[in-house]
Amino acid sequence: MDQNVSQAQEIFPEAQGCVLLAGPTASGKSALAIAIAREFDGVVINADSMQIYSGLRVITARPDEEEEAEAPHRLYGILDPGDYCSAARWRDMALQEIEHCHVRGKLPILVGGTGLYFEILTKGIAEIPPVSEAVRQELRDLQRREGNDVIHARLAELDPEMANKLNMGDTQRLLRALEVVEETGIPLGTWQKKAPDGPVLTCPRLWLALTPDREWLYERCNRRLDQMIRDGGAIEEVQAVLARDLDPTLPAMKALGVPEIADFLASRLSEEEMMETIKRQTRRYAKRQMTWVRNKMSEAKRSSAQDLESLKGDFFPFIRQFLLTLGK
RNA sequence: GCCCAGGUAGCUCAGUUGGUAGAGCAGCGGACUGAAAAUCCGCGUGUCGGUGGUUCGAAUCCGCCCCUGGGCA
Repeated sequence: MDQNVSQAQEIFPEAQGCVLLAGPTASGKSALAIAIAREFDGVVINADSMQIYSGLRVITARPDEEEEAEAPHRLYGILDPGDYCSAARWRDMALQEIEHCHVRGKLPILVGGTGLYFEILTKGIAEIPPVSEAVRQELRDLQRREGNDVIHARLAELDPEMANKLNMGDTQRLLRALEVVEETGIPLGTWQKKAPDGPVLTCPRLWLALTPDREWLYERCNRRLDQMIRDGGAIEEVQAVLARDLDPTLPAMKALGVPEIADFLASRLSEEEMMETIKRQTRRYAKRQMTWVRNKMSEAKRSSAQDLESLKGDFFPFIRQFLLTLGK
């Protein structure tokens, strides 16, 4: 891969850049990304942890066929819901797509709402040996049977520092910390203190972030869900995936709306309860995303514009300028 | 018009025999190092409908007024 990068730089001696577009769900990222791709000869690359899975197009608000036809799209719906992605796995795929773009002289536009993905792509992460599926599964089963106390107690023996640092309720991080010490014999904290040594984005980048007014955004989220359920076919789509009886702890099974629709189909929730719950979860998710943008993407150019034309007006000049500095 | 029952946080409501108020939900802030749409942490001052009174002290007792339900005419 590194070889390809240097090869690309030889063919195109001028610097190659990329656009990173972040923002909360339902803020209009996808439409803006397409507009950028059309104007600047770009390729839209998915940076969303859920839109990467196939079979859940509606509920994950993935661009539809019509939108995908307007510009090249990559990494959308490419993994089976029975599979699972990870930040590093996504990074590897994204870097490859970026490289492809550069070789062909296209502008890569990474768009999505998963802050961690952007973080690892741009800042890197310490390489940690992969944890075997057996260990992962065993610990996940243990957690389900015995709860966090047991996981925490076990972690306290092998990695007291991490055990002390993590909250008792933080299932996901407790499991991660434990699986790493068990697999490698080295505490997670030790790995993390190493300088990032994995592949990382090296080209010049332009950060763009959507920071819409919250009330407006919440209203949009609500309406979008109504639409997904009423005439988007979201229920049927989720039902089809549920029929495969996949492990409910898989990432795709935890996409916003999936657990709630499952509960509705099993008559554990009324339709109204389902709708209200999904809407609330979506609002909270959007809020977390805004926190991430606010506190971790300080270098991003921002816009709180509420329509595509205004967003273009706000961002296109920056993109032009950016491309100019790259010598294009 | 009369009789009840209510008017306390954005919403639903608690508030013991008077000591200037507290839960759930919503919401807000934050964290985030390989399943992140995940996972977790933190945050409750509001003219107690208004006004006058009793009292050292009123969300709490009394008077009047306003509003909302329900009932009777």
